[in-house]
Amino acid sequence: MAENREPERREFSPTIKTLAAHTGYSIATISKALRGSPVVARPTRDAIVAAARELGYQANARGMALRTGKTYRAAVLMPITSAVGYEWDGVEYTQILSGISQALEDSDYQLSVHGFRSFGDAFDIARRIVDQSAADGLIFSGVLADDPRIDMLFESGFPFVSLGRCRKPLVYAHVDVDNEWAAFTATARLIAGGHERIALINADRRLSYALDRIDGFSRAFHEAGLAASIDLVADGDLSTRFGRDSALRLLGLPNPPTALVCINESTTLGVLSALGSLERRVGVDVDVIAYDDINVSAYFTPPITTFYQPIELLGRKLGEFLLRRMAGEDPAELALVSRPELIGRQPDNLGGRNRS
Amino acid sequence: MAENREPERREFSPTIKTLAAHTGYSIATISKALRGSPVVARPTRDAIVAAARELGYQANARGMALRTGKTYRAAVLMPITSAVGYEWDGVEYTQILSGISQALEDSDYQLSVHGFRSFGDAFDIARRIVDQSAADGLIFSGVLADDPRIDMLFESGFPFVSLGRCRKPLVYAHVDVDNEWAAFTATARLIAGGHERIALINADRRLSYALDRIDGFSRAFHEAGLAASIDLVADGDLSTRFGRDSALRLLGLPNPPTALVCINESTTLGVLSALGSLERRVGVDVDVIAYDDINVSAYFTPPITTFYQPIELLGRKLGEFLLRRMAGEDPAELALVSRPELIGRQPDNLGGRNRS
DNA sequence: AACAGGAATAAAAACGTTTTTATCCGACCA
DNA sequence: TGGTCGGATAAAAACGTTTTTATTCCTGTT
Repeated sequence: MAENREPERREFSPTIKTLAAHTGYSIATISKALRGSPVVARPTRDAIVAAARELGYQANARGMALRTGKTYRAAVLMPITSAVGYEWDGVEYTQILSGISQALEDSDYQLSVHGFRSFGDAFDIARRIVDQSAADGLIFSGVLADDPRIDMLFESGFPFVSLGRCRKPLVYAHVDVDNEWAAFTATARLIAGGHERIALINADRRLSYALDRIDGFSRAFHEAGLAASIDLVADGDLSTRFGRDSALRLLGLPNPPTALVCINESTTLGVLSALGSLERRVGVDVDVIAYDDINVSAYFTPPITTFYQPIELLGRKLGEFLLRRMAGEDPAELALVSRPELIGRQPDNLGGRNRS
Repeated sequence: MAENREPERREFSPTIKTLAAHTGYSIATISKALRGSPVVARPTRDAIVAAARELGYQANARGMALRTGKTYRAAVLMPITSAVGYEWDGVEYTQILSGISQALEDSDYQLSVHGFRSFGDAFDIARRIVDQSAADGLIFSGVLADDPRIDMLFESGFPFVSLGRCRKPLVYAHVDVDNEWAAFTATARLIAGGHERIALINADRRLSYALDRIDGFSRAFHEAGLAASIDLVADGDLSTRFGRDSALRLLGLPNPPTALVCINESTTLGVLSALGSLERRVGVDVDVIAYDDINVSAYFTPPITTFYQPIELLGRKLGEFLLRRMAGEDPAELALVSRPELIGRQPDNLGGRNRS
């Protein structure tokens, strides 16, 4: 049908054999020289390196992979949201991938992304990666309170870093946000502002961080000597629609919240949309504190108070930790729990009117 | 320091040799049988396939890769936005990757992601992928009017699919949005609503689709017999900040726009934020039509009229086209230009006040 | 003067496939 | 009966590395 241009594609790229012929050394010596083995004499190495540069030699990754068993790949599990209309879900993954990619930039590792649709799916993919050694290391998020991936990877000794911690006392490399602290701080701030009925728009309770946030939320009430408004905790997916529906439902209750804590940007937008259609205004009729993955709450009208999570930086840490883990470093050294930064854009004390 | 669990990791996975020993056939026969070659007798093949299943044999990807020169990877170039504070940029990439990942799901190909920071960077990475055959195919977006990646890939015959078209008359696989049409339609709608001074918040003019949008924008004016308000075209990165700054600047002009067309979600949020701080209301003081990557404009207050781009579906098409291209299909057959769907959420005629 | 030791390099083996070439064997034909 | 053909399988080579083992040659020691 069409002119196929395939044939002339490879102009013949030099192999280690080419170098051997060119320099007169054996391929064994070439290999050792190029990877800096001390057994080869200094001048020899220099000559070989010079020749390699001259010919534009690049080690063939497939040959190396076969011989060494390494793949030079770092795998990342990425959630896929196939539901139409929930398209904002997971937008923060761009940031995470971007961070990881930066960390890997000047290593020999390449990033490979594996989409999954469900918790079970994610486990199967992780196992396949380990079984076939399709990668040298693995990064994933969305950690469950009891996460089978962590058990499996831990047992097999496969290098991995998780974004989030499970609730078992295992030692493994991880990066996390201090969700208990953040939820506590947000809730305490609202309580200090006079609120007593506070809603928490939360994630699926199988997720470890969802539990952490409930813990912090409850602690704030207890430390203030109040009963926690546990009945105002909504959990579901992190879609905008969920945020909207939850806010509508909660605000329609007989004893509704006077403030809301939102778990991420997506739900926040949904909550604000609900407030808009109920004609209630943030900072006037109701207070809202949110988590902010992608630094966008500053542009809402009005701007709202958020915990800013430097998600790209966390991504960079994930990549860095994985590199170090793959290099054999002790996982106990590879842990980071970051406290998000509170950016107060509203007084959040509407509850003061309640303070009779 | 710590208990290293590495040693017992590989429990020995079966190779083609194991199968040979187990079945009594030679490795050559095994290989042919498993890949369905017709030269091996039917009963033999059945026996071999059964044995393979029984032993849980999985072909070693590294061995295959070395022998065949294929990598079974599809590479994607992903923009990395290192500027702090611009973190919304590129959120739609999650959707694109998600779509591609779905398309590749039941193929043998894995997705590998390569971050780049600049146009030049992207070209270098593309070239490296081709030179070292680090992948069997390539997907990228952000096509320039004159894009060196396309020239290079086209010449080398390397399979690729681009999201967007360059302005050269080359035949290559691509997926695109009909930006000329969309900009025309949005502008024409506003003109029909009585607007004459319309701003276009646009992307960098080196980008092919930025030019397409200017073309459509201008055509709408010309077909209405009006002079296009070219002085109200702003171009820059697609950040929220850019949207905000541009809107503030344009609305402060002596002869300001009465309506704005926004190029994506991120800039739209910036524009709305600017309107908020100027205390102008959408649909009352000014009309806004936007492009909507991630289906979120419905949640703005008020909801605004948008062109919805099914970005995940486009991602799926990208993946599908790449698979077909890698299978040798004629690139002329692999082209999709999608017209985004206009979702009218506002009359966009400022209540008819403009129609004098 | 002979030999041990060591430095430098070469040769060979191995990783797990696919593909090309060779071998075997029974059937068909003259 | 001898030869050819072709179907089925086996053997061997090759892909490009790294690593283990072997060889060479020089130096220093006895």
